[in-house]
Amino acid sequence: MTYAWLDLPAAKIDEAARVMLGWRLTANGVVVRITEVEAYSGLGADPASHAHRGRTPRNAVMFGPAGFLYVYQIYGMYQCMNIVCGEQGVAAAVLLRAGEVVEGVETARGRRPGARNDRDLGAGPGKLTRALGISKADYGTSVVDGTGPLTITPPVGEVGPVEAGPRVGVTSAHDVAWRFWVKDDPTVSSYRRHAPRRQK
DNA sequence: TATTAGATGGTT
DNA sequence: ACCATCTAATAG
Repeated sequence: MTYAWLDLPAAKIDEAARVMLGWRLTANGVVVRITEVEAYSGLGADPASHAHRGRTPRNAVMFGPAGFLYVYQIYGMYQCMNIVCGEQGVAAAVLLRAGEVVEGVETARGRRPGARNDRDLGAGPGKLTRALGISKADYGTSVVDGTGPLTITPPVGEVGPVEAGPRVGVTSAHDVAWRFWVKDDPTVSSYRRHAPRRQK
């Protein structure tokens, strides 16, 4: 199998993210079609990257070869997942932000009891990670060689039009449109805190 | 539908 | 003291 995004250099991390839309993630009995992603370059020009300040125990996997999983905990209670991209030694990665559950809906519902409907099962990075049953225990596993719980496979059919915009939740680098999503897809996360909130 | 605050813990 | 977030509660 060829992975269009796997061999792209970190300098093209935005393209890697864009072409990852429509791919399918299989993990722990659930299959998800990716509908929203964000690129993080790690080239030093991206202050929003977790690797911007250099290598630490948390971000170490991002400095390795492409195709591995970077999982981190956020706000104390949620986890988000990235797929490492770019050449070895450069910490580029793509954050998986949302997807549509296409198989294993019952299993996903069981993991996401708070979901209001099936569109909401994976409509956000924390939600998606939870629906797939991925946790920090899966940090550093491969998504391309079948040895880990997460496997990624090419799109089925047409992906459809793609839109781009600023990344969500980052307080810097609002100038780059490195968030990509499938146009008009109902499973794209509705979270839109682009502008800083007013102070009390 | 839109907006807001609270939860909660690793990382720097 | 931050956060690549989510949910429940509130107001309209």
